[in-house]
Amino acid sequence: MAAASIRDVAQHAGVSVGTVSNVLNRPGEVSAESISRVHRAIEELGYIRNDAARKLRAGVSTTVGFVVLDGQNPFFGDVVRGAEDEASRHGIAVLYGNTDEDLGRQRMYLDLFEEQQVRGVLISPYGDINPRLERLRSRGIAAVLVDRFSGDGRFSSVSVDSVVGGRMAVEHLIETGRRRIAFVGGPFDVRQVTDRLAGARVAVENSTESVEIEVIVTGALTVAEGAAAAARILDRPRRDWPDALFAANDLLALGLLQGLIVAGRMLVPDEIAIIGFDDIAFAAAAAVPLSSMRQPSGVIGRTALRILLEETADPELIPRQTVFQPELVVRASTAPRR
Amino acid sequence: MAAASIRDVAQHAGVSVGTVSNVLNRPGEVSAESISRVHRAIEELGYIRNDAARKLRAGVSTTVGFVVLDGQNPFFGDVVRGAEDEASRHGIAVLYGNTDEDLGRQRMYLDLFEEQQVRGVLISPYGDINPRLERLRSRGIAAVLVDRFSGDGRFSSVSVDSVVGGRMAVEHLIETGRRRIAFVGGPFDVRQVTDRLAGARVAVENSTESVEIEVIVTGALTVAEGAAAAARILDRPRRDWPDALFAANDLLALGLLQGLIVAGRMLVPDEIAIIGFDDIAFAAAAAVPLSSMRQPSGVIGRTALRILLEETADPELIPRQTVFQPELVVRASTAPRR
DNA sequence: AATCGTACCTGAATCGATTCAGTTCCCGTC
DNA sequence: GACGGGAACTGAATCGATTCAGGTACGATT
Repeated sequence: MAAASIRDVAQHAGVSVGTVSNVLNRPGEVSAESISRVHRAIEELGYIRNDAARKLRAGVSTTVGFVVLDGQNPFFGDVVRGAEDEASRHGIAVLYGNTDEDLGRQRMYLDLFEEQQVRGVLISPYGDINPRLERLRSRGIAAVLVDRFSGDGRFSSVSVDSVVGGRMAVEHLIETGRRRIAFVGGPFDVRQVTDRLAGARVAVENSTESVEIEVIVTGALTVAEGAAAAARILDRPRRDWPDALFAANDLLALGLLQGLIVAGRMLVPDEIAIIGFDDIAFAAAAAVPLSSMRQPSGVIGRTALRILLEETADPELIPRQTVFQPELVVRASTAPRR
Repeated sequence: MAAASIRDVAQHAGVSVGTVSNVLNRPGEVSAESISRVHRAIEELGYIRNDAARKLRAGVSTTVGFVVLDGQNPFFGDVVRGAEDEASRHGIAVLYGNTDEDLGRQRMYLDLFEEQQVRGVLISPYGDINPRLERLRSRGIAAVLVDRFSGDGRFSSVSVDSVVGGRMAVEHLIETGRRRIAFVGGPFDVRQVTDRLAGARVAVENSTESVEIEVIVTGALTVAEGAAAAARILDRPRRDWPDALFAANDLLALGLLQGLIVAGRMLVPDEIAIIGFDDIAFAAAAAVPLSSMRQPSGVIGRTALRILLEETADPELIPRQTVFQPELVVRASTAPRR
């Protein structure tokens, strides 16, 4: 049984194909009689519109692409869910692509999405992506940057102020009595990492206390790298330990936490405080509930998708930068020393 | 600048459109000369194939849909990543849809995917989905069930043996000296929940010890529901507490763990042991590292996608059921009482 | 009664890649 | 040199939904 086409529906309903199309796309211009006949025919034949033909002729698309930096990270999972949730409201599907910070994969997905003529692209970018996005734009495909501020304002973006977040995190550590702070994060070509570090430095410089800050570099923002970094810290003579760690994200922070259980003894928070970034769902359920900088992940996804749809509706819109403020969530991992 | 079409490429390269198409799709039938001319033209014009036209005429699609039961759960995140990873190898994109155990959304996504004429559908189904999948099949869209055994063998499936997993989990609890076991899970229209409970019961019945098992029902498989269930347990008089909990998944288990910290005192594992299911990445990093039944999540996704592609290549293939065995991962949360 | 306007409908042209029947050209064979 | 066969190429027909110029019917207006 071949799938029913619009011609079959027209015949079945006793109208022309043009009328069927009008029922589907501008019901205002069709008589009530025709509408109901067509709907009945659609029902009876189990007709489903062929999106390829529709896209080909009308150029409209019911798909948006989302290129994600790190699918392993629940933070991005939450962002995707937010976007997908909003998309489903508009009958739009989300094409999902994970780059794992790999330029080749990023390029591949953008090609794929261009081939698909998606309505638009959400992207948490890696490296310099502007030329590629400009090209997409010249083909009528809008793009919104997610979790990354668009420095030159050429594209809309939805992000969280990582510099402020970094500052707030370290201010909190200082307020709770910490003086030897280590920032744990890397690689430094991820913008969020450098921003959070910059914020941390601001907090240290602004402080009236005498506070030291060092940087412990990791190869990735993962639990495993966090645990490895913890091992490196414990290798030092005790007097060289920092008394607080600010991790560039919660995955690192959880890894650090895991690594700071020494011979059954939990060093957190009495010896060493830890604060993470993102406030993923598992931060609260950690060995020692983890203080973190909360990002409104679902809202970020929804907002990005909404802006994308607005821009595709009106390509003349001026790009706008939406910046959310992170929120400090204090839990046990940064309790003051007893 | 309108996007270049195959006609522009043909003109630019001085060949016919048919030849360009052949270069792209069956380069074996074209002379080396033509191939290089066409490739140069493609390069110079920045030509990208119009997938809509391609799909319309040839019926081939470079997209598969993945309908996920619970996007919040990192387990599914890992499965999606596995599938996406395999898909990217074949130049295929994954359309992602989250149902949150909602029949309406499930239907919406299947409609959307049918409209898109995806190459095939991966689905972790909710409720009775067979009729809908049969219809997709009659339209040439294959489907593979993920994380759910296809009882009647009408579709291929990739799953983990939840009954065996449930049995192994509870056998482990019994072996480590537990006798009053509670299964925590729900709702019961999720197949995995009933299977895991069934396995648990088998373990109890087979045991030579005198073991009791009770069922604590939750409304969802989430951290919050786990914490709530823990609160209900602690409300009972102490002598009525179970001495071990088998949670239907790790999210519940993490919630239970969180809830079983009473006035700073950790009841796990000395008073109450906990074992979860899925072995998500955060199980190991929990307050008390969580024992769990590991599912090979990435492999499940990859395998499902590979089977889907094989089936779309040869629709006559007989559906096959791939069942992985879960693996017991013992951590601190089920250590024997001291 | 003629004219106009409005509401509704029709059906052919169109989008761009693929496909396939048909053409051209060249080489080998008898 | 006539013929067959294969390699390479051409270009029109095709997929199905949308669009739009044109057509019909009917009531209102003069």
